[in-house]
This record gives sequence, structure tokens and C-alpha cells, in this order.
Amino acid sequence: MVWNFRSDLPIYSQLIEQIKLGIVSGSFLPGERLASVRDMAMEAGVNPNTMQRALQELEREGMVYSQRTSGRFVTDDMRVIGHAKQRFAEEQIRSFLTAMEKLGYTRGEILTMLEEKETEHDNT
Amino acid sequence: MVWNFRSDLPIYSQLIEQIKLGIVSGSFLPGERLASVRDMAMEAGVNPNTMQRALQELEREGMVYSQRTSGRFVTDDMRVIGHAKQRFAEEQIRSFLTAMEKLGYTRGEILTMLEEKETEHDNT
Amino acid sequence: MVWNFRSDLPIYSQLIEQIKLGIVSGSFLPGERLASVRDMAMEAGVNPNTMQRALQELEREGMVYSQRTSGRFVTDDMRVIGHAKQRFAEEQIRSFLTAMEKLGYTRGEILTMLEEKETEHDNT
Amino acid sequence: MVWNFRSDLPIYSQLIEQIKLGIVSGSFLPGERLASVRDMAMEAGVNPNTMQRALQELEREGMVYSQRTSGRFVTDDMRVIGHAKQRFAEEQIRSFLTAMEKLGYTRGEILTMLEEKETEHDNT
DNA sequence: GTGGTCTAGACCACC
DNA sequence: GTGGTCTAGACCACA
Repeated sequence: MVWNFRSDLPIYSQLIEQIKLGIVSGSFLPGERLASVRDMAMEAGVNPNTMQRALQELEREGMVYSQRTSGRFVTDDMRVIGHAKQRFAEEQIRSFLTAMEKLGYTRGEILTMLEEKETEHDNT
Repeated sequence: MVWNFRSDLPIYSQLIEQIKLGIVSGSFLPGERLASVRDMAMEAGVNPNTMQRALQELEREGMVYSQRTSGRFVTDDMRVIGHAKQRFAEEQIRSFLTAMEKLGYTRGEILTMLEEKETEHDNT
Repeated sequence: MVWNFRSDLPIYSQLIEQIKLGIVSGSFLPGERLASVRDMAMEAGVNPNTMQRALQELEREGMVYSQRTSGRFVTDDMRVIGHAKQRFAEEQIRSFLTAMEKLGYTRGEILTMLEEKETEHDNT
Repeated sequence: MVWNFRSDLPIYSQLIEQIKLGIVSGSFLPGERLASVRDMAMEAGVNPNTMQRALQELEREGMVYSQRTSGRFVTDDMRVIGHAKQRFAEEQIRSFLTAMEKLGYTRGEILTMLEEKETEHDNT
């Protein structure tokens, strides 16, 4: 996993997003055991408490669960993962449309460009 | 202008991108005079040399031009701005599609979701 | 407010319960401003971080809300307070019945004793 | 036996309450021999003098009796145990009603909620 | 070893 | 001043 932090967002919330993305995109498999808090913190270059906070939030959201002595695991509830995936997708769409409109493209133009792009890809 | 830098990319190239985005999105108007290198650097919180390097690159690309005595100006060549805008749009589309595919959506699904989103907006 | 901590429960969760009790029982009024995190922590004799954690959890539950620069306030949403009150009551009932049964009283006996107690009070 | 002490009450009186509760609830059987003062103190994590004081008080109340050579025993006088049990029950009822009234419930509401709770249990 | 809790103390943005 | 974030380092229960 590649860790990359922006300076304008709390690290812990970026950890949450990136781990969640890892789960919904399959980098972390359902039911898979995660590295220990300390190891993940070291790998990401953050304090264990910060990583702990991110993981606890993910636990609250049902994305991971912890077993006291044996570690933390990715949820195997595909519905939870599916919902998270959908929320990610909606956010992608939202920010994409916003950026394109900021560039001055109308919604119609955006859709047209995407369909052409799709067609290009079909031809590839 | 809001400046925001990632730690994994050279500052100067991020400056180039953000200023260019400012020009194509209309934050900087065609022909408009830019603030001095020193002022822009201070506002962005970067070293003047770094800002200078970014502006020189933008000059090379024809996005801005300088008049020795009176300062730097945004180009008024709409073709140059248009091309830059198009390249931004293509990059947006490319990274959007990449992110969505990483989430596991097929191109068909992506297109469908976008059309639905467009429809939602039509109804708003 | 009197702070009293048991050793078998995390302090932060006891803080949550006691503050919540203060809100539902009217010690803290709806919309009232709370003391600062630091002051509440000092008063309770705990670390500011621990108090912060408790207040953040209460915020997640909608019992309080924070305004960045001016402090934290008790919610004025009476429904939220009402629900919390009801949950407290149910917990009281549950633990009361458990304790009485542990003493060997049947549910019928418990109910009878309470009705007599009620009557005593009516006569007072 | 699980020992749990609050910081706002003398340890010895809490010892008295908890041992008495153990007797009336059957954790200690009538006539049963108790462990030595030293062992009970160690198990509870208190000073032997403190445990000694608690046991002497229990002896004064007739809950336990000591035989000089063979140790201390739980009383086998069921009337004594019964009275203690009744006092515990009254205390439970008193503190339960106090807590519920502090939450703002009237005596009538409390009784209604308890009857409903009883009914729920009947259905279980 | 694991997760979990707590403290002490720092720095930040906001106003 | 306020809340918020982060780090460093300690201790605990569990098994």
C-alpha cells in the first residue's frame, strides 16, 4: 500500500479513506487479517494512536472488526463493502462533474465526451 | 486562489497545474496581468525561485507572456487556452475512468451511472 | 458535577455516561454551553484527551455539538434527549430486575413490593 | 467473587456490603467456612486490617461468627439472612425509584413501564 | 504478541 | 481563548 498524505486534511481521515479504498477495490480481501496497528502505523509513517483512531472509525462503520488478541480483520459482509464502494463511486462522479463544469463544459458536452471516450476504448 | 500541495509531486509542477487550471477555468482572465513573482510566491507559501520556474514553464507553453518592464500577463490567445482546457478535460476523464475501474465498475456501468446522474440533475 | 470512576470500565465511557445522564436529567440544560474541554477535564481529574474523546462520542450521538471557536453546547433537540432518557430508564429497569432476581425475588414478588412501595409513597 | 471499589466510600464499608450481598444472594452459603482474613484481603486487594474490620462488623451484625480455632463461618440463622436480604431489596427499590425520578419519570409511569417489562418477559 | 486505554505535551486554525 | 490533531510513551488484559 502506498501512503500519501495531503496537508489540508487530518491524517486519520486520510487513513480511513485509503484503507476503505483498499477494501472496496480488493487490495484487502474480505475476511483478511490486517497487519497489527503498530505495523500499519510504522508502514504509513504515522503514530500508532493515529492509525488506531482510523481503524476504530472503520470498525464503527463496520468495514473491519477486531478480535482482542488475534488482530483486526476486514469485514466479510459484502453488503457493507458494496455500500462503501457505491459511496466512493458517487463521490468520484460528483467531483468529476464538478471539475468538468469548472472547466466550462456543460453536462451535455461532458456526457458526449465520455461516450466518445467509451467508444475509443471499445475500439482499443 | 487556494494553494494545496501534495508531498509526492514537485511543488513547481503543482504550481504549473494550478495556475494553468486557473487560466482555463477563468480565475485568471485572458490578457490579465499577474501579480509579481515575489507576491505570488508569498501567497502560495513557496520559494520565489520555485514560482519563477513554474511561470517560466507556463511561458514556454504560451500560457503566459512577459513584458520586460510591465510584468507578466495571461495569454489572450484563446486557441492556446482552449487546447489546455481540452487537455485538462481529457486528464479528468482518464483519471475518473481509471478510478471507477479500480472500484470494479465496467465501462458500461460507469456510463449508465453518469446518465442517471445527469437525469437526476435535469430533474433538479 | 460529581465525578466518580470505577476501575473496571474505561474512564472515557464513564465520562460519556455521566455527562449524558447530566443532560437527560436536566443538570445540563438543552442548548447550554459546556465548560471547555480543558476545564471539564481538570474538574473531572482526567487528561484533556480523555475528556475530548468522551465529548466527541457524545457529539457523534447528537447529544452535544461543537462550534469551532466558541465552545461546545448541549443539543436542543428534545427528541435526542428524550431517546437517551428512555434508554437510561430501560437500563435502570433491567439492572434493577437483575439485582432483585439475584437476591432471589421472583418477578411477581418484585412487582408486588414495588406496588406496596408506591402505595406507601402515595400515603406520604 | 468480583471486587469493585468506588473511591468515594470507605473500603471497609464496601467490603461489608459486598460480602453481605454474597451471603444473601447465595454466593456464600449458610454455615460455609470463609477463607482466612489474610487470603480474603489478598483476593480483594486490600489491607488485611481493612478486611478484618469489615468481618468484625459483619460479626457484630450476626452475619458471620468466628470460632477461635477453626475460622470464620457464614451464619446459618436464616432469619438474619432474610432480614439482610429484605434490607438489600428495599435499598434496591429506593435507589431505583430515586434514579427514575431523577430522570423525570412519575411514580405512575415507572410502575407502568415495569409492568410492561414484566409482560415482555412473560412473552419471552 | 494483540488491541485498548490513558497521559503529557505539543502544534494548528479560527476569531 | 476555543476545539482539533498528532506524537511519544506508558500500562493493561487477554491468551
